Amino acid sequence: MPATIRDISKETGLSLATISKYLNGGNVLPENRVKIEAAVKELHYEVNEIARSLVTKKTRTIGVVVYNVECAFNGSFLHYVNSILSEKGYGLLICDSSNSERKEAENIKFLLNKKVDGMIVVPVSSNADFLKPAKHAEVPVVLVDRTMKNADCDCIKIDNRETAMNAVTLLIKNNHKKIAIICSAKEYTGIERYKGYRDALNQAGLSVPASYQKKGIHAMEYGYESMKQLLKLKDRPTAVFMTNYELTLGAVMAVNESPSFNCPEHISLLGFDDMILSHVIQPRMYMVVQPVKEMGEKAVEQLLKRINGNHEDSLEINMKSHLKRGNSIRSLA
Amino acid sequence: MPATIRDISKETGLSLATISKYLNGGNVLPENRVKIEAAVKELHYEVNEIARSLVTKKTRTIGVVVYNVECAFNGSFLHYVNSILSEKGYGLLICDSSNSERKEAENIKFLLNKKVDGMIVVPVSSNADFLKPAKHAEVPVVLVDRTMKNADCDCIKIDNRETAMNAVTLLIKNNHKKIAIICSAKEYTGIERYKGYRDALNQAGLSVPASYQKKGIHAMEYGYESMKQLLKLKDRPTAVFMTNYELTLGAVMAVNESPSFNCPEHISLLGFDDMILSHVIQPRMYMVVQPVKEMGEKAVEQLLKRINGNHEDSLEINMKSHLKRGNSIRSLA
DNA sequence: TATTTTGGGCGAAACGTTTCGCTTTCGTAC
DNA sequence: GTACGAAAGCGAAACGTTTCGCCCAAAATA
Repeated sequence: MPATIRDISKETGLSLATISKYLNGGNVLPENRVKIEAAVKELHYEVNEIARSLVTKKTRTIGVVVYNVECAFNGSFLHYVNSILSEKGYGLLICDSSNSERKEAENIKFLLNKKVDGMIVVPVSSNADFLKPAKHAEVPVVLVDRTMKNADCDCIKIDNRETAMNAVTLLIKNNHKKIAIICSAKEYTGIERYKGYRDALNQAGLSVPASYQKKGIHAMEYGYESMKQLLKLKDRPTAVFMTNYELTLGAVMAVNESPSFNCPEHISLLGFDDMILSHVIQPRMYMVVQPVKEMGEKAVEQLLKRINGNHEDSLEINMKSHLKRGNSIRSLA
Repeated sequence: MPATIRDISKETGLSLATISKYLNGGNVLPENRVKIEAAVKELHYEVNEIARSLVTKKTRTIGVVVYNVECAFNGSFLHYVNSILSEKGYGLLICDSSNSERKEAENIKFLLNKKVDGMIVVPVSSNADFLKPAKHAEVPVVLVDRTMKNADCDCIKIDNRETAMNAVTLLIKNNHKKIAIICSAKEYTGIERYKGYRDALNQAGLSVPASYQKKGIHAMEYGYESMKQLLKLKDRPTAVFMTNYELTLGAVMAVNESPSFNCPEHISLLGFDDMILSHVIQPRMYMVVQPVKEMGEKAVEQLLKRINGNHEDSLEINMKSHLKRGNSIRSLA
């Protein structure tokens, strides 16, 4: 039903090759150019991207796989990636792995089937096997936020261990000695951030009692429960470090629900990721802030380089994060 | 480089037609079936969806256009739509209109170019002209959350006017007489919800002073500023109704920042849309809750019907919303 | 045994582009 | 006036499927 290049050819008397050349930016005689444009307008011609893709083997579509769209980090990240790519005329095929390695592997295959030109993956798996099909099909992949041992592809992230260490050091500088952590221990970032916490305490010669270490899953509920437990301890921590956005929310919620404990009078809090929520919750949180927008930009930049044929060695790019001041940390003595 | 159906044909000695038939669920002789499966496995054959789409004119891809991915309603909605569609083997091409009518119209064209099988649109525009290209290309569209006069397509939404009216009536029942509203007046839902507010007050014989009516844009900042202004009024309202999630957040933030006013002692609050935030903010908000998940399911169901050839008259489906109890409303005397 | 039915198989065309390599045209320089 | 080169045009093949209509053999029926 829609007009094809063949209709334009009939209308103008020019060959397919000439029309195609012009439509792709080639030169034609001025009179022919006028003819083509007129025909295009009259017939409402639009190039059929499917047919084009079949021969060029490019779809101008990027696949994005995130471990969980509901997590705020991903939502924000998607927003930036989308705005950059749509400006460049790329479409975005978005897949949610729902924290499942199986689903993640399926997503990769699905996107390959859809013939995406490249993929940006915020992964679940800690083993790079699921990326093999992409490797095999020579579709470039950029990992974001998390990486893994045998991953042979670019990765854009922050130095999680160092960042966490700096964060906890802030608590130590405020004379806190009893510092707890609530983290996810199921994936890369959680584990790295935990290491940073441990490093900071070790370096300061502080002890790390097991009851202060809440290692669980990446979920608000876990943050909530863990904080409840910490508050119940006889020897309560004076400060708690939460290593992602959802854990932070859950923990704050638990504190707010406990009338006998206030932040920062009774307990100091240090959170992670500065999404909109932090503007409405009381107290205003002290937070580790990741440069989400810049990470998105960098990921796109790197991916487009690869798509355009750059085959240099894989890069691991560490972005700078910073601490955002708030009033959730009390300075002791 | 990847194997094609032609390779399978060579390997098995069967014709293209036979292979294709089998791959699409047709019957072949048992021996041939074995041959084909063996060849598929050996050559790692995967059907090329692009080539298939070119001839079938189906891409098994759905376009989703939202007015702003950053708004919580959309994020949540996308999550549900994605999970249903991915289960059915559909891909999701997501576009953000950034609250711009121009961008929205571009998005529609972009998706048509990508030959999506159908679209789900949470629109910006209040005029249906931007949908014409889709109509013309006979690509089905389902609107969500908002509709418009001349829109000749299915729409899944709540009855915004009635919902708002019920909500405000709750305040009235609690003996509030000075009730303010903070709403967006730029788009369909905001306007409808405003009407519901007005209806409820009129019906109760209460006055609606201009200074109590904050009609602005859909943004947290506007909610924040408006609430600040309301609190400054000499004749302060005793209750405020906010008509969407972002406005609610902003308003709560403003109240929380004002040490001389507490909720619900000094001011009662009634919000809209129950996203994760409401769990962490104090006080626990009384909220109008939209059935986001059900709306997503219904939208997909309706769209798939249309894609599969149902051409009945357009439907406008109103889903049921409900009030979620909280402690942000004080009962006066 | 002769005739019909059934069902699997096949060849070829079609989907709407791009692209390769060849031909034509035209202007310029000698 | 001839030769040459650049620029533009063109025909045809290719991309990897699906599908239409026909053929044929085997099974079922008479």
